[in-house]
Amino acid sequence: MTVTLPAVRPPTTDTEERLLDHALTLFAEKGYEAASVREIIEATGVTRPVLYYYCSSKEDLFKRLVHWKHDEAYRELGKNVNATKGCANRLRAIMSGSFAFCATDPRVPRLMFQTHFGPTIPGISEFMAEVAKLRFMIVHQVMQEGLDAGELEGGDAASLSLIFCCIMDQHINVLVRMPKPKKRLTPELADSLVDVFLFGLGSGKRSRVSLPTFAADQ
Amino acid sequence: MTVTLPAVRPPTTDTEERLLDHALTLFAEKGYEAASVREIIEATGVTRPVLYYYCSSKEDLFKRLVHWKHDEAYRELGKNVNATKGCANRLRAIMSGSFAFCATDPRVPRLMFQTHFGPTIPGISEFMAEVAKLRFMIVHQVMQEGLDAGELEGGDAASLSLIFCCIMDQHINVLVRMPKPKKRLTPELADSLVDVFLFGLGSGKRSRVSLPTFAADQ
DNA sequence: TCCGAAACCTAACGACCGTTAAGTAGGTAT
DNA sequence: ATACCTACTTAACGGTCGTTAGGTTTCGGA
Repeated sequence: MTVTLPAVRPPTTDTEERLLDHALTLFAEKGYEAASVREIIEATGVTRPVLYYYCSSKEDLFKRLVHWKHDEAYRELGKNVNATKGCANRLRAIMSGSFAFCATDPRVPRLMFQTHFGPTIPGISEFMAEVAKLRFMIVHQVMQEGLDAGELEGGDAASLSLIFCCIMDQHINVLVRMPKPKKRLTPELADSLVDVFLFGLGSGKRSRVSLPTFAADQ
Repeated sequence: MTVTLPAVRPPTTDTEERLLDHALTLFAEKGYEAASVREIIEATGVTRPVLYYYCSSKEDLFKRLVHWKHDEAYRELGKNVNATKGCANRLRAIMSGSFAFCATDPRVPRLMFQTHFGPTIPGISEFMAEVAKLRFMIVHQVMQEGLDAGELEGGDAASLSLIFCCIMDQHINVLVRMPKPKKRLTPELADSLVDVFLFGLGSGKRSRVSLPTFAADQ
């Protein structure tokens, strides 16, 4: 599995990095629309044209920020997956790796998920969907390998990936909004959730699952 | 299982109902913040003070709208649950009932989920959390019955409910944003997803799942 | 026939938004 | 010395937002 991603110019000046960091804080707290340029530059302690000196617009500021933080997460995810063998172990690596990453700086998942799952924002939502697709494709590839190896059954790779991402992302999204997210996004929970994905929570005799085919269009 | 909910004054005038309906369309399309009062009254074909004649504010308009549509869904959900016996069947009733309701008017889940999962909006988010909790409690009660009856195992009712709602809500949230949601939110998919919840997607020998205890606070 | 409430209207209000024109201090290469 | 670039400043611009003051029409009941 190879991971390639266009590199984005990282912040050069100290001012620029502080600007991005405070933007992250405020975007994560109030969302893209509600966090105003004025608040961001005020928190940073600079004047408005400084922001426009480093970024061409509010949208550009946001995209650079997301790209920057996403690259970190994405590369780490690829590394974790490549370091393990077997579908179940790789799923565990994805889930617990994501949990760990999100626990270190909860602002990042707060920003990512609430922007992705929230109302459509022209220019931003398409960008978020593109970014999210990269992560989805990693899961998709692991699922396909699991199906090919006979470790998984019951549906196509797309359906399985969607279910897995529903459980993973929504747990992050919910738990990261609660107090002390670091105490909640534990490796133990991650592993248990993968177990649920694999084995379910019913106590009765196991019956065969058969998901309808996932139709990409129409 | 009893279902009680404070009744909300339904729209009286034809103008008021059209106002709420166009508000639903625009809120679902662009979100609470981005949908302006001007757009809503323009789509309805009235002037601005008419809106303030029926609602005390934009926030009041939104809450009345949500309360109105939620009551419909909530009552139908309770009815579906009461009409079935056994945990697995009740979960199927919840999932396929919710799918059916969302398929009839995709604007409703679009509005509900994107507002609930999106950025925090003062005055609105607390209200959405409260509304969502009502629905969660129905699932929670069914899970507790399933655990008590020995139909479920592997965790407490809260953890199980969260997993179930992650799968259900996020599937609705994702599929309802795609074209032709009515073709996607089928009873077949609903039943299959409950099967996944119960039995998992792994092909190997089943192992025992044990989720960490869900801590409500701290 | 008169009255008052319900259901609307026109026309503005002040606040905040993202953005930028125009100017300046300070270091550096020529 | 001077030309130049980077990193900033002050001070506005036009636009959209939610909201409302104040007036008009319509119409059923007394």
